[in-house]
Amino acid sequence: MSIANALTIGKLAGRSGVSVQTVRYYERSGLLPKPSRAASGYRLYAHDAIGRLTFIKQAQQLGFSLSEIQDLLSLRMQSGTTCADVRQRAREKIIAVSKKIEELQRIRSALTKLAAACRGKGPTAECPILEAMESGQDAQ
Amino acid sequence: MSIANALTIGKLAGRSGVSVQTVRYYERSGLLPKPSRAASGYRLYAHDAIGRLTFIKQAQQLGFSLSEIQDLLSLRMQSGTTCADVRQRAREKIIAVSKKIEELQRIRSALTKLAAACRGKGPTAECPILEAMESGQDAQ
DNA sequence: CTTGACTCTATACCAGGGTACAGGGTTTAT
DNA sequence: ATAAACCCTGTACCCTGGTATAGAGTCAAG
Repeated sequence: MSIANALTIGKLAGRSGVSVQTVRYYERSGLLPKPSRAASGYRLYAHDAIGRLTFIKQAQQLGFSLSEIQDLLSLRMQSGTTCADVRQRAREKIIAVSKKIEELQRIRSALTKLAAACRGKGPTAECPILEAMESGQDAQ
Repeated sequence: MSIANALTIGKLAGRSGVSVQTVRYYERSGLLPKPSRAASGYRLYAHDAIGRLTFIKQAQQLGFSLSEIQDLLSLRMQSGTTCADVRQRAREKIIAVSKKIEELQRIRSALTKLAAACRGKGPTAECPILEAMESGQDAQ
């Protein structure tokens, strides 16, 4: 109930690097829990909402859709879910995330090859990143 | 040339796992080079277009927009670009990709912690993945 | 030589993820 | 005590990344 250091939506938005409308949009979409309200009707956020917004933004840039992010955020015991359920879902996410990591590593490796090949006669006329990826199938 | 084993748009789409309309959409967007045409006007693709489409799909799932993908694919020497330019752009991409990898590794680590914490008393009522990611923050 | 599966262009539509008013109340600084 | 700077709800709009449909031509098998 410590409303003392609560954030208004504008401050939350400013500190998280998103717009006020986006915060409200996320609330509507169920990504952010409905915050408490001041007598005036103003939304009041606890400090940790910043972390949640930051996580959402990051996950988005990593190719997760908002509904996948919601799925990640809701990994917890709730009525009807057992601990084994949560563990199982977490494991599935781990596998999916690992796959992304591996694909990014292949892209990085291709870029590294490209940068290296550039000394000398320079990259080929065709598409060097695709060539680099085909020639060096890394661990997958 | 190798028009013998050229692919029609339908075969290309089928083997790449995208729809025919999507292939045409990518062409319109500049992601796929304009293919040669048969006398009938049918598009004829070389075999390597499959790799390009596959790359586009993968990169998308890793959070790259179509224009970023185009940027990646066009990393090559062209009229007016020097080898040093290409190297510089490649290095910037490597940094961006590395950042994504690190963020995914943090998420994976959080998921691993979550799965591990599940034995025993089970995950907390709040948001375990955020708690696992934030090593020290206030609680709501 | 026709029928079905394919292709073409062009246009319209759709969902996701926001962004921008409009019309109104609230808080705060002067 | 009033203006600037917030906040509220609601609705409309926008961009990206496609999908769907229409109307017409092409190819391959029987």
